[in-house]
Amino acid sequence: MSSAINAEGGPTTAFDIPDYDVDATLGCGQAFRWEPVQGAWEGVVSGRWVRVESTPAGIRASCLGDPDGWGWLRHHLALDEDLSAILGTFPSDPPMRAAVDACRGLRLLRQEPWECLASFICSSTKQIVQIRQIVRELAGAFGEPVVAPADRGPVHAFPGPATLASAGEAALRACRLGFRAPYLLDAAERVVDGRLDLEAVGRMPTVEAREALMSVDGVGPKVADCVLLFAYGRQDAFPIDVWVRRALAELYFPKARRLTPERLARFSAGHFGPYGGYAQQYLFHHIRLRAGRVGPTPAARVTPTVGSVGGR
DNA sequence: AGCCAGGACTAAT
DNA sequence: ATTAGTCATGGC
Repeated sequence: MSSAINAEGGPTTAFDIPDYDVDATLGCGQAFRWEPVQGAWEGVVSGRWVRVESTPAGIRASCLGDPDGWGWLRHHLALDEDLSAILGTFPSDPPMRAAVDACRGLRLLRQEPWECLASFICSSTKQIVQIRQIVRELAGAFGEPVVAPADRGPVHAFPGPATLASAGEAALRACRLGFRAPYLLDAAERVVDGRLDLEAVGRMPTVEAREALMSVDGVGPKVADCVLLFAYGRQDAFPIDVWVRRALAELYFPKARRLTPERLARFSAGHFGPYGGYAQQYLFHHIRLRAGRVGPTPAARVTPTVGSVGGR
């Protein structure tokens, strides 16, 4: 790791790390506030504006103000994670190998629980571009200002539960939440009054943690699994959304007529191993890449070549 | 124009 | 224990 000063006058550092695909990690739909800007990604982590980009040797990062040793960013990006050890636990069936070949270097982030929970409450029956829009509007309307380069326009942190709890349903609906507005409000109120203790959830066994999260109105199995996986490091949690369900059905149950959610959950828990959630994210990103739903830039995107999976 | 989106809830069998 | 209808909004 070396240090320097960046163009904006803030500190810069370099992380020497192999096997880290910044684009896949920040663009795979596990988090919604990272924006691609001129070949880099910019976001807000631990209340700081930060810019992250890929280099031949690893990652270069810059922020503004005192980086305080960069531990917050190392932790968020999961730089200490032994990725090859995790990939080694994946089943070696053809679909899984294809997914790993397509996006090796994708890491699971360690997100802040509240932001992750709130974001995925907003996610139900929404496309990722719309979720990003909703979260952006929530931050802009209710989040604390964050110091950022002047030409970026105002940048805000994601608003805390107390702020959202007092915002009122109408103000939330104005951020395009639709029927999810009362759900987000319920979550915020529960956190504020202590019915949901997000720190305590982190200490619970996964099954109990999942139940605690699902006590929130609007949080079902899928959203709870996303929060367990993306914020609490429960890497066996296996969110099954429409994409993953289609992929599992077509890749592993090609001639089953009817697949209940319970059956898919049971199969996934057994088949993908102790890092099943990690494997899930590789599958998810892979099929979306193939479907053209994520990719270099919209202009550079080739006509979606839809295989047997993930198309429409 | 119509179908679908990183779902979950409710009411009816 | 399963199933259908409903919810709000916007991309393609």
